[in-house]
Amino acid sequence: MKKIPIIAVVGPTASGKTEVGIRLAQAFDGEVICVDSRTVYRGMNIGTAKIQGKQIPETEFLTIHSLFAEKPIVVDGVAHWGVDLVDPDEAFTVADFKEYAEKKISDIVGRGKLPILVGGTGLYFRALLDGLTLTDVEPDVALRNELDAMSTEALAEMLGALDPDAASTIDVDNRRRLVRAIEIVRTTGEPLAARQQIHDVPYDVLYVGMDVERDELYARIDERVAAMIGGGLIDEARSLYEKYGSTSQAMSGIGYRQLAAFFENKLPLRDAVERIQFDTRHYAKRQLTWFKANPRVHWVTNVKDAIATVRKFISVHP
RNA sequence: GGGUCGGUACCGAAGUGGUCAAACGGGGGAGACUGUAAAUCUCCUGGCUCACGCCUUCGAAGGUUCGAUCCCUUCCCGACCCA
Repeated sequence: MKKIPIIAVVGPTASGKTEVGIRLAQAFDGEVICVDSRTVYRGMNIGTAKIQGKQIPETEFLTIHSLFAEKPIVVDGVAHWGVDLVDPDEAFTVADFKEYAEKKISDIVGRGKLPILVGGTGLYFRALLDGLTLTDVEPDVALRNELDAMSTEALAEMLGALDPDAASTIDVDNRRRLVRAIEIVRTTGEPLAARQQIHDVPYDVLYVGMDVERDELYARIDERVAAMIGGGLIDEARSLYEKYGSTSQAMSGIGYRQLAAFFENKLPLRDAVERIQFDTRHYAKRQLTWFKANPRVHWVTNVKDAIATVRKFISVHP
C-alpha cells in the first residue's frame, strides 16, 4: 500500500513553527493540523499563542469526519485544524488527538491537499506517527483518586505485585506513570507490555525541525511572554479562572496556572510573569529533548530552507 | 562620628572549629516519556578526573589552632539605628 506523504513541523515553542506551517501550506497546497495539547481548548488564545485568523464553519470544507464541533481557523488562505476542539473544563488526551488527527488527515488528503502537522507536543506526534497503540483503557477517575492517596513507594509495590515486568520498566519515581500502569493492568488483567505496542502507520513523514540558538530562543520566549501580558493574557486568564477554577486540566497550562496563583494572592504579578518565562523556557527545553531524540528530523533555521527541504521530499512523491 | 546586624558558589539562602566543595531553593545543563504531556519524573551544576583522588573556594589581609566558612584583629563594602 502506498503511504501518504505528510509533513511534520516540530520544534520548541517560539521557534517559528507557525509561520513555517503557513508558508509551507501556501507553497505546497496544504492544510495545517495543529499538534498542540493546549490550543485545542476554546477560549485559551493569548496564553497558548494560538493561531489567530478568520474562523469559518467547518461545513465549508466538506469534511467527512467530525469528532468535535470545530471551526477551522484560516490564516492567509491556509486552513488550520485541531484548534478549539473542546472547552477548558473538558479532558482531552493523546488518544483523542490521535483519533482526531487520523481522520483529519484523510479528510485533507481526500481534498487533494497536503497535510502539514505543526506543533510542539512530542507525545502527540509519537502516538500518531510512530503508531502507538494506546490501549482502550480510559482514565478511571475514581481509581486515580484512590491511588493518589497512596505513597509513591506503595504504588510501586502495588505495580510490582500486579506486573513485575512493568514495575521494572517504568519510572517508579513517577507517580503519574505508576497510576496509569496500575490502571491499565488492573482493569485489563493483562501485563502492561501486552497493551502497549506499536502498529504500522500509513504515512510517509518528513520531519522538519525549527532550529534556533538557545540564547536566541530564550530571548524570544521572554519577549513573547511580555507581549502576551501586554496583549491581555491577564484578562483572558482571569475570566477562565472565574469560569473554570484553577484545577481544570486546561488551567494547568503555562501562563494560566501562574496567573491563577496571582489571582489567589499567592504570587505578586511580577513574580508570576517571571515564573511564566522560566516555566516556558523549561518547557522549550523538554520539547527540544523530545525532538532531538528523533533522528529523522531535518533541522532548518529559516522558512526558505524549510521549503527547500519539503520540495525535495515532495518531488519523490508525485 | 558611634552602634548593631550582615558579606557563602550564577542568584537567594543554610552552615558556625574537623564528618564542608559547603544543606536547600531558584537559575543553568542533560535526559526520560504509550490516555493529565505546556503534564509528570530523573540526573548533573567550583576546577582537573571515568573513578579513587587532587587542587582552588565561603568580602580582603593578617592571627589563634594539629586543623578555620565557623574564633580574634584590622580594613573594605551593604543595611538599619543613634548622632
